[in-house]
Amino acid sequence: MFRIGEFSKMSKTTAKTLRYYDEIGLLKPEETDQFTGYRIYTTDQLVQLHRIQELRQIGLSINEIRVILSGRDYEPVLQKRKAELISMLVEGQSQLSRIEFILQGEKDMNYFATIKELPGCIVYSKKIIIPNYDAAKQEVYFGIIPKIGESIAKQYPVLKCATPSYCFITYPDGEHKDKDVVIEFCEAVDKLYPDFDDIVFKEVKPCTIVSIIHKGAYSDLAKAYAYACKWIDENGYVIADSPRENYIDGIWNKESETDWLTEVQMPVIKK
Amino acid sequence: MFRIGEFSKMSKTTAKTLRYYDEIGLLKPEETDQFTGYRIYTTDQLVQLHRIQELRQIGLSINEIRVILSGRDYEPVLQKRKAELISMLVEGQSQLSRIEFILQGEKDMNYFATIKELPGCIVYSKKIIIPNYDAAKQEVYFGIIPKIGESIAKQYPVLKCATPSYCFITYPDGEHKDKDVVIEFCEAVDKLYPDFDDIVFKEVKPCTIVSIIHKGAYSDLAKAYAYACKWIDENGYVIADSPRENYIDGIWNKESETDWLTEVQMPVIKK
DNA sequence: TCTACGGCTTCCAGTAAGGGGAGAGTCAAC
DNA sequence: GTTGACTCTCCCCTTACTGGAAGCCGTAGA
Repeated sequence: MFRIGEFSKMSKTTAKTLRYYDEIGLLKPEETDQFTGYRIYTTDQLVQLHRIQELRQIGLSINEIRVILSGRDYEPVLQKRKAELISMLVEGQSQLSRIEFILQGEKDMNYFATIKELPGCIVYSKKIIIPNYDAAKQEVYFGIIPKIGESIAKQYPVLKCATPSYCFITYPDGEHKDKDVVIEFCEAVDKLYPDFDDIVFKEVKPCTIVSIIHKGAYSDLAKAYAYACKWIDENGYVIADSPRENYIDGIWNKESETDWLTEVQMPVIKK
Repeated sequence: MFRIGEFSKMSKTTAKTLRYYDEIGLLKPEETDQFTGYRIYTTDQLVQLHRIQELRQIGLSINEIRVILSGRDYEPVLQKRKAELISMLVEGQSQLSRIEFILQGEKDMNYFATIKELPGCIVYSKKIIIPNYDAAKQEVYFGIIPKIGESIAKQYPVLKCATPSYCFITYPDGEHKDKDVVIEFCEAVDKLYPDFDDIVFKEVKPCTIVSIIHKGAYSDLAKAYAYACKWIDENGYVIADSPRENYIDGIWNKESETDWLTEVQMPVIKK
C-alpha cells in the first residue's frame, strides 16, 4: 500500500501523470480514501503501469493502450502504429534532406521550394509555336493571349474562368529545343465545352508539385527552373510531367518587370 | 486583391489557417476592411506565405519561423531543427524495432520491457557467497537479509532506509558460475556511514536500465533474464553493468510464491 | 498542545497549430 | 426582395500531460 508520492518514485512516473491516468480511467488506484481523497496504490498497479509504460514508450496513444488493455488483440494496433511510424520516418528523412539542402545553399538565395497538392481542373488550351524562349514571351502575353480570351468569350459567352484565375503554359514537347518551341497555353474554366478552332478543352489531373515562386523578369526564369531541378534531384523526387509556368502578376497588372510574379510548378513523385 | 477564400485557393492554405496566422501576427493581410472585417490579401502575402509554407514543411514551429522571418540568421534555427530531427529519427527507429520485437514474439508472452532512468542513490552492501543460484535464495531472504537489517539498525540507530525501499542484489562477478556464486545485497539508505564488519556503504550512480517485471517464483527468473537479454540484443542496446534484482513483493509480505514480484534491472546503453 | 512543513487534494489554465461549428453580417446575382 | 455563397467573430475541442493556487492531512519537534 503506497501513497502517490511513494508509488511515483517506485514507478518513475510523476504524481501528476498518475492523477491524470486516474482521472481518465486508464489506471485507477487500488482505492481512494473516502475522507481524505488520498490515492492508495499496490504492486498490482505497478505491474499494470509497467505495461502502460511499455506501450507509451513505443508511441501508442492512450486510447490505443486502452484497446490493448481491454484484452482485444494487440496486433492490429501495433501494425497501425508501425505503418504510422514508417511514414513518420520517411517524412523525417525528407525534412532532413530539405534542411541540408538549405544549409548547403548560398545564404542569400531567394528561391523557396514548397510541395503542394494541386487539385484537378478543366482548362481550355491552345498550342503556340514561338521562335525562341525569351524574346517572344512579351508578344505572347501581350498579344496572343488576350486574343484567345476574346475568341473564347465570343464562342461561349456563358463560359466562366476559374476564380482565382489559374492560367499557365507548359512545354509539352518535353525535351528542350532552341527554336520553334511549342508552348501550350492553358486557363482553368468551369466545365468542358466542345473544342473549336485550335482550342482544346481538357481535364487536368490533380498532381503533386514542387512550387517555386519567381519574382522578376521572365529572362531570369531559367534560374528558378535550375533551382527546382536541383532541389528535386537532391531531395529524392523525380519529375513526373512537364512543368507549368503559372502567371500570377505580369504585364497585365504590374508595370515594372521587377514586380512580376510567376510560379514554376514541377509535377513530381517521390522516388 | 483577394478575399480570404480566393487567397486560400491560390496558396493551398485553409481560411482557418490564414485567420490564425493573422491572429498570431505571423501573416497579416494587406488590409482589413474597417467596416466588414473582411481580410484583403495581395500577391505580396502570397510570396511571404510561400516562404512560411516552406519552413513549416521542414517542421519548424511558428516561433522558429518568426525568428527567421525577422531577418536574423536562419542557420542556428535550422541546425537546431536538424538535431531535433535526427534524435526523432533515432527514437522512431527504436520504437519500430520494439514493435517488430513484440510482433515477432509469442502472443501470450507475459514479459514487458520498459526503459527507465534510475536516479543515483547510496546503499549499504554486503557480499554473500551461496553454493548455487536457486536453492539458496529462500535462505538468503529469509535468514541472512533480516540479520543484516538488524545489525545495521544496531550499529546506526539513526540510519534510515529509502522510502520507498529499494533493495536488490547483483552478481558482481559478471560471468556465470555454477557454484559458489557471489551475490551482493544492497539496500538504499539516506546517506553514507562508515563501513563496519563486511558491510560497505557506497554510492550507486544513476543509470539507464531495461526493466522487466517478473511475477512468480524465483525459479522462473531465468526466463525474465533470457527475455531481457534477447530484447537488449535485438533493440540495439548493450549491457552496461551487472544486472540487479529488485525485490518488490516476496516471502516477507506474500505467502504464495505466485504473488512474488521481482524487477530485473539491466543497465544498458544504446549501441 | 501548538506549529511548521511536507505531502496530498481539487480546480484552473496553458501547451501547438489549428479544426469544427454556431450565429450573424456581407455581397452579388436572380 | 430574396437566395445562396462567402465572411466575420467567438467558443470549444484536440494530446498528454505540466504548473500553480488554495486548502486539507499527517507527523515531528518545541
